[in-house]
Amino acid sequence: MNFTSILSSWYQENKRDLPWRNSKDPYQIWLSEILLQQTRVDQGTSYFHKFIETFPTVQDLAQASEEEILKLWQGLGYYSRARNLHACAKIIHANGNIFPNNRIGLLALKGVGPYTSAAIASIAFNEPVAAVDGNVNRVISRYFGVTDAIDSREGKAKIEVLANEVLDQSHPGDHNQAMMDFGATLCTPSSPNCSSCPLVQGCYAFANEKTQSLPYKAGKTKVTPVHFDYFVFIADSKVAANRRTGNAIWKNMYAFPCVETTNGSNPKPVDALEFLHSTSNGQATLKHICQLKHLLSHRSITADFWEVTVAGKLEFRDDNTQLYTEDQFEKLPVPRLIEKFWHIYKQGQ
DNA sequence: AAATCGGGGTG
DNA sequence: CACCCAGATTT
Repeated sequence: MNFTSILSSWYQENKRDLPWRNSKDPYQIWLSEILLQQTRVDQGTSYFHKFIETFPTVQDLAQASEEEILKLWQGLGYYSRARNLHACAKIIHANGNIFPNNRIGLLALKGVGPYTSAAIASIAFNEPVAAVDGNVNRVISRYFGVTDAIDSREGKAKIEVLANEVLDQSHPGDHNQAMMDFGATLCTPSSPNCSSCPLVQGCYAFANEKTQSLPYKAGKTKVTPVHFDYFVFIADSKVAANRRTGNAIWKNMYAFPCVETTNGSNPKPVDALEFLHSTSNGQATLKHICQLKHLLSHRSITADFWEVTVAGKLEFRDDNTQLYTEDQFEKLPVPRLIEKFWHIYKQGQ
């Protein structure tokens, strides 16, 4: 029994029952792969159900608005995936709702990179190519003893070669999914279940007591502290919000007018008036509502929320900013931080 | 090669 | 607290 056949046997007994495995529809496979990028299966599964129910076909997705898609994606993070998903759906729809049926064609799609193209090609179209995700990095580096950093050019190249060497050429889709299930449930990051591992005899990391140090990763993401002061303009039971433009975080999601600094701006009423036309000036009053901390992988956000009341009509300098009723506001796609604030704010009313 | 882009689970 | 998760894209 070699690596490939042992893994295959293990998979037959231990495969996870996942909803996208009930279909060979390239649309469902593609959707599941985009949803699950850098996302645990447990976290992404409910979103898969929501998307399939709301958008049963790629045409339904193509004909939706980006805002509707972002709203459904709300809370999952990495929102460029949702924007790329929509852009991609429109292209596929224009192409007669036909997906590229090979890795190279898939690789040209927005949001589809080395891993995702290999995954879709193998699962939906039976193309014999290894899909290398975080699980595969771990399984391969431990079993074969790849000590190069998995985030280095050399390390990636070695893993890819080995992953393709053990690939089940006749069942590439099942093999790739077996590798991922194996990494996710048995060969886990910490405390792998080596005592019941069917591949333990040939495993370099087990023999050399290196399961804790493999895979090796060189780079560490540094976390930058930032401070957001949000101005919550309230008038006639309406609240002002704007769509975040530019290429910064939460692009095309909605939030309140905001001042982003490194240490906090200790805002004064005049700072809130900066968001308004001079014609709508008057007295502004600020009331501190709450402070929330929000952790991202590369940012540590401290956010202060200030309720702003202004004498006179609210006319915003940026025509991207407008007043919404509470019902309207709650239909907008917003980042988790804003969602959390809104929940607290509503309870305080 | 390094930085950016989210959010949540885990030890 | 650090590290990871069915990574991709930009700088």
